[in-house]
Amino acid sequence: MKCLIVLLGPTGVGKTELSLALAKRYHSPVISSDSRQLYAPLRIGTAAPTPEQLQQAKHYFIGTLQLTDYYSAAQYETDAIRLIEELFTSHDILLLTGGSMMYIDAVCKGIDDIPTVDTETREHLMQHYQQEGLEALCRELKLLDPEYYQTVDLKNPKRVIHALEICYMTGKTYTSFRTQSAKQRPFHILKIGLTREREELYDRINRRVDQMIEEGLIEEARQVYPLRHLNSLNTVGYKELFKYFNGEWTLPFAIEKIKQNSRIYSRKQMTWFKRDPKITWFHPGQQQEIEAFIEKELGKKSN
RNA sequence: GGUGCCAUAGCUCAGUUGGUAGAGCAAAGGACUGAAAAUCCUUGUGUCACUGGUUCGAUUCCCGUUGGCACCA
Repeated sequence: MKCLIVLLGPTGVGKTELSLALAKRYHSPVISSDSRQLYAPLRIGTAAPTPEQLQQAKHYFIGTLQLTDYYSAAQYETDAIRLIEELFTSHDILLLTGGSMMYIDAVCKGIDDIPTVDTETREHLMQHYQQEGLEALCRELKLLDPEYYQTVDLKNPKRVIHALEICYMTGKTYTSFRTQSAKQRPFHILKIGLTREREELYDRINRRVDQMIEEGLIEEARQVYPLRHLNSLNTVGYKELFKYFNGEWTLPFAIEKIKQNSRIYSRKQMTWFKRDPKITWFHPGQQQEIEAFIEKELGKKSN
């Protein structure tokens, strides 16, 4: 039976290093599940694997996109599942690693089949939102999809806008596309979570940001500054430096903000992961325990 | 040394005509289905610097102490 090992955890916990060890042990490539390491120009600020690390194992979904490319969790689901099924023809065990919660869920549980919004509809709704405000959109949603109106976070513009986009484009309710059920995958999934004491994690995050600065993050950010309006650059480590470049913030303040936003992000990741009972948690130092656990589980599954 | 001002949440500060107090930021918790490192929601008890006095009652008024700032010597 085929098995996908999913190595997940908050930013800075130590996934990359352990993923290389596990990839070697199980003769698997590393399939990345990181929504920002996908972008080739964001190497330093996203703590993407170094060229040396990339040589130690075959990696997928690292640096494969340009900043202008449109991408989404649903697209990742399609790409990742296609790749995984292909790799399973020659492997029994595959390793997926990353911290983008939604991308991991896209592979493990799937995303409902909803049409991709075209640029015209998106621009139309954005204009609508800017001119008339969120409340007007909410009233409209109440008419077009009363069921979703009951459950959606009415204060979150992205959610309300997206539901309306689907209503406009398809003439059907957004609710009608939501099955709210997980897809069954034709392989086993073994979720391993990495975690650390919060103080230890925060300390690693802070030090890693200082290291990124030493490695040239400022120059990396400066090169992409002209494209700052792109969603791919609405990213911790870059958006703060952009405020330094345009004179809003001093450099030391921007660096503090990168640290702070990274810490907040790590907490958000933990909030998401905590509610998944299928994750078995380890400290990154427990490599032997992790391998023992994997082998025990693999044994169970082959019987 | 003298005079004046200040001392309230982790930080910056409001405020209480005397009835034990609240904003911003920080911090913490949560939501999450094609932008997800995104987007959004919730959460404020703190010897009101310390000692004594007046008062039914003091963080608030008064005396003193300590610390800070300013001005005068």
